[in-house]
Amino acid sequence: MSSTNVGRITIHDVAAAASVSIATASKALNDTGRMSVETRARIRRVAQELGFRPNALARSLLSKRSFTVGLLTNDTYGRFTLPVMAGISEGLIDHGVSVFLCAIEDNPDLAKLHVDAMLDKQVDGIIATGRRIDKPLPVDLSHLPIPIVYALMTGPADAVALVPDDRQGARDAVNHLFDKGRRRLVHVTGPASFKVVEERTHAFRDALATAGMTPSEAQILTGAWSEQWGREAVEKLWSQENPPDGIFCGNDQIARGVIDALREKDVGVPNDVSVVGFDNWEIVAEQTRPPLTTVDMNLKELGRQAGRALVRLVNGEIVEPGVSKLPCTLVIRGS
Amino acid sequence: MSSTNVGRITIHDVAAAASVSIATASKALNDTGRMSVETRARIRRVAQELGFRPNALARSLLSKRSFTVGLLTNDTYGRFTLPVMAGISEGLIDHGVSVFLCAIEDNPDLAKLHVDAMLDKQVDGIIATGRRIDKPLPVDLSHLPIPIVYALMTGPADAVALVPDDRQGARDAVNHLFDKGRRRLVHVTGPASFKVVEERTHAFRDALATAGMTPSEAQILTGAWSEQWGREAVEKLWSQENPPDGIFCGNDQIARGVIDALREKDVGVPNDVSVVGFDNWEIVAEQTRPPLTTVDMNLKELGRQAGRALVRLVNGEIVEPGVSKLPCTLVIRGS
DNA sequence: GTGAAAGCGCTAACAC
DNA sequence: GTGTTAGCGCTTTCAC
Repeated sequence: MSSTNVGRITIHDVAAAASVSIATASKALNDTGRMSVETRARIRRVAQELGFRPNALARSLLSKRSFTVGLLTNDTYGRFTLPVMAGISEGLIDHGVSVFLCAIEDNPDLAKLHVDAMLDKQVDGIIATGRRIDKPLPVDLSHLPIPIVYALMTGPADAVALVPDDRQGARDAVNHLFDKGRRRLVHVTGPASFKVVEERTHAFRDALATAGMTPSEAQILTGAWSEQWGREAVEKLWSQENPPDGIFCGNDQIARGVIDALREKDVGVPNDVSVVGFDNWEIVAEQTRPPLTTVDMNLKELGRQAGRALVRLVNGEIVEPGVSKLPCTLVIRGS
Repeated sequence: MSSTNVGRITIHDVAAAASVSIATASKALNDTGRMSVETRARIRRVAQELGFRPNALARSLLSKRSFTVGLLTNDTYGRFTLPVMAGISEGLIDHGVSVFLCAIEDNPDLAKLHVDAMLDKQVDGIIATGRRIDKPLPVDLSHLPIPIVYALMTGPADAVALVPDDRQGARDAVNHLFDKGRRRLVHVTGPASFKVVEERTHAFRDALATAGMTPSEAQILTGAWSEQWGREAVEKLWSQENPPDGIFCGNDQIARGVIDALREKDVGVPNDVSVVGFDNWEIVAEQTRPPLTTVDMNLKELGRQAGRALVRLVNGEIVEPGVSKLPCTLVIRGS
């Protein structure tokens, strides 16, 4: 008979109501031990009627498993990480695992505060994610006593990390332009300092070479991740002779700028020029005129897999360390 | 001497290392009880050296406080809720409170799963938030044994809810147009079924009436929350005689469509027509040409306050029930 | 088959 | 001043 506990039904209440000991009640509810089928059924029925729900804290204290993981992110804007987060949450709740959200900006102190709070709360593992694949979080997670998975981000060499396969995505984009009969291709992308820019650019060159062309540096324009840069790039390209007939953009915002600028120049998309973006950021890609053909990184699925990988690590199963690249999908719209 | 526990330092280890009982160790670390200053200092030093961190689960089991709250959201896209979430997380970590992220889509079963998981994990309270202020989550939270706060959403009449002050925001927007000397105003907004549309429209009418004008229904155009609708609305307005010189849009996407359409018509913004949006969704508002003047709902602050309100409720303090409206801010850019 | 007892890591009466 | 004891809600030997 729980004396101090106001309201909440405990296993004591169930045991009392079923006139058995708490040990028996526990066994009945967990399908362990041996007892008559009737007793088991009766205890379960009583528990059900009372609306008994076991206290996960007490359980965790004993089992050393909290069925809780932490999600560290420095992406307040959430454009990339939100789908990842949703995927993680979805993929884990089925395993009874809950996710602590830790928004740490780029503040090392805040990060430490969150990590300590999570460790105190005995999380089983941590997923690290962030705005940029090539920029680490402002906190070192490599010596923690629990497993870590990096999602949309790479960690130390021997860590488990999941990222989109940028090269494959970019290759698909370029091949799509080839399929459309485009031969004079350019790549308009973001700042060269970004890892993803390097990857996508590499794949662009590669695809051209594979098609028997000799890619020139003039075909690669780096700038900001903005619509404005997309518009400027078009100005530049159309002020030269022999403008391109296919443009592969480093993200959807650049692509939007490109498409807007082309329309203002009365260059037809997709009649005269085909444009492909990257990110499949629906709010942008569906609102361009025409709607944008672009590469989807399948971030929700990435999140789901990150969650699953973490659960496997927590269970002591072996997960191949290193960076796993998850396939991207080309979403074909009207551009 | 923790025998089964691998690695983690417990209070037993600290007590042993300091040659005191665990009770004394506990008191020293929590600054309770009486003991010599030296003993206290010594125990603390030992704990520090050992890197002792108390197990929050064990603590919660006893104190009935988990310093954990749940955050329920049906907004996977996160445009509105992500800043709210970040604010909540920020506002709570200072109190040592962690946040469980529960992405429930619009799925009642998933919602129930999450709510049950949170209750099992003994969350101290729940914050409910979502895509739409006037659409409840697919789960009833009103009979839970823990406090609930609704953020960016209204719950039952006697619940604590925080929402932006849409009317004040809209009023500020209209008054800004008046200040710019605009007198022929229209309001282009989203579907009439949305509560926010009703509120903003109401404020629009009100502000006109206050300025001595008689608002007509022709000045209010409802449609979709899209750029395309913004463009269509301009077509409509400019096909009639006497087009407006000031347009207050129900959100930033509509405003973007309006501005694009006006530019394509060679109508100058802000020279001939002033445009004001709503949301201050930076990715849209900063990329329009010219950059968009718009209403910011201060969602991060709303999240922070929601977190604080929940903590007060958990502490048993009185929080005035009902819907609190938090002020919006007009962000003046170039339109 | 069922139950008594010990213990997860910690705090709080109450002794001494 | 410090330690002993009980107990938060639960699981798990090990007796009976």
